[in-house]
Amino acid sequence: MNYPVFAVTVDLVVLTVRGDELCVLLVRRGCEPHLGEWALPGGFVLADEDLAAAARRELAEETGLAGPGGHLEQLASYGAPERDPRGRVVTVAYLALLPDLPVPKAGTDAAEAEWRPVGERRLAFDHDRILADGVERARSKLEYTPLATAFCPPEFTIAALRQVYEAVWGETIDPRNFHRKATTAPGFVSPTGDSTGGGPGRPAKLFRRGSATLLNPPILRRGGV
Amino acid sequence: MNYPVFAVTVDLVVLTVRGDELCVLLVRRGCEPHLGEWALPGGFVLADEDLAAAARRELAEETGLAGPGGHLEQLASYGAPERDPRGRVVTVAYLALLPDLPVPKAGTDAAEAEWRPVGERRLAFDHDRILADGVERARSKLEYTPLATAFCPPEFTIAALRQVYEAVWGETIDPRNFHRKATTAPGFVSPTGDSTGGGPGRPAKLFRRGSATLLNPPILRRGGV
DNA sequence: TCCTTTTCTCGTCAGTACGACGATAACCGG
DNA sequence: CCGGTTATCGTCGTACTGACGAGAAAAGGA
Repeated sequence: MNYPVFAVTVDLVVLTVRGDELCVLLVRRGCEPHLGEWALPGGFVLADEDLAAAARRELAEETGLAGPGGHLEQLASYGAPERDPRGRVVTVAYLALLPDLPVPKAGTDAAEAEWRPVGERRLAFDHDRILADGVERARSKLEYTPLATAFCPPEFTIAALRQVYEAVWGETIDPRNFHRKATTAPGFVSPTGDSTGGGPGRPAKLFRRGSATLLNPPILRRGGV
Repeated sequence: MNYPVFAVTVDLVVLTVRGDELCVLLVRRGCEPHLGEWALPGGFVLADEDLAAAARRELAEETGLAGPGGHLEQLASYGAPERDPRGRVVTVAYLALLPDLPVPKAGTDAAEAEWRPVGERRLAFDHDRILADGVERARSKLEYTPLATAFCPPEFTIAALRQVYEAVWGETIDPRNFHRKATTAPGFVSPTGDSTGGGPGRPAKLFRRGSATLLNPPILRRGGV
């Protein structure tokens, strides 16, 4: 049987929340094509490597391991004939959600790697589209899953969790209603017993992620879309 | 730059509702590997073809066109190194939802093509997993989108729409509550003015799909998962 | 010490949506 | 005309929601 040959890559949409902004990990390309332009991190799938394994490997290379609290899932595949001038390249995009790490180390092959607010830069290839799809997936998943905790360190306050929602959705949320919903949704968060201190205001109780995989009732954003 | 070469295929999870059962379009393989076994329809992506175009082409070849009311979306990609004995093959799975068509014509290269209730047969390759992912996607999408209308002909009754939900979810729904929710959700369905007749019981009003792309409020199944 | 500011946490209240189910409407075949 | 069947409308108690008031617990300054 005769069939066309392809190269297969994985590209990563790595998201985190820094302060009140949703940020994505970008690299400046160190080789052709699109040399010097900003793009999503990624690379070719090796000869004997599973797709998910390739994604985990690239994530480790770019960020120095997806520490505890991270999340990685397949996003979608993109294979338009003209998307890469080198030939037929199909890319399988993965979505990673991470807590705010110190700062990404410069990857092996990428000249620079930086957190950038989503939408700030135009990207090479079709990476703008891939990024948009990843952001939309993240926004949607926050409604129906406890995945917002993937953006938080192992112990966090309800206010920190709320700031994740506000950054990802780009809208403000009433702290009192959010506190009620987050603490009453079964399995979303569980209290550690400890509290924060040091800053102004009443100390906040600390929580860990719960055991639920689905949020019931969900936490819905205003617009619906 | 040196990189491994892959073959890329598209596989289709084509679902429909026949009577009270959710059915999937299966083909009996006419060539090696897995000759004679049942599998999802699919084929290689051509040299100058987009992924979505390949999926539409395969769908047209197997079913004779996705008529009005159909829906096609990318599902996920599967690329385990050992999933195809012929070598590295990455498949991009697509999910299609169609109204109950007469009967699929035997495809060009597939020996037979048949509607089979979901879960009735074991499939070749990793197609059991792909089918399970597609069914779960369909079940989930029925909650938050008006996609159930994709299983219906252009004009349908509320009862027919309810039978779609019951078949896909495998649970019974109260006809009175469903009628209220389906007719009050903005943009889900719009009345044509006509009615059915002929059978026993009170004639049912006919509806067309509405313009909404998202269902608000959603129509939730019991279990949540 | 006392007061103000800040932030977290708990309550209240009306509006909305839900599931369970009763009641009525409109057709069929006898 | 009458029972069987299916579609459609209405009712009721419960649960969840958003808007917002109020108290609790810290830091910091006078």
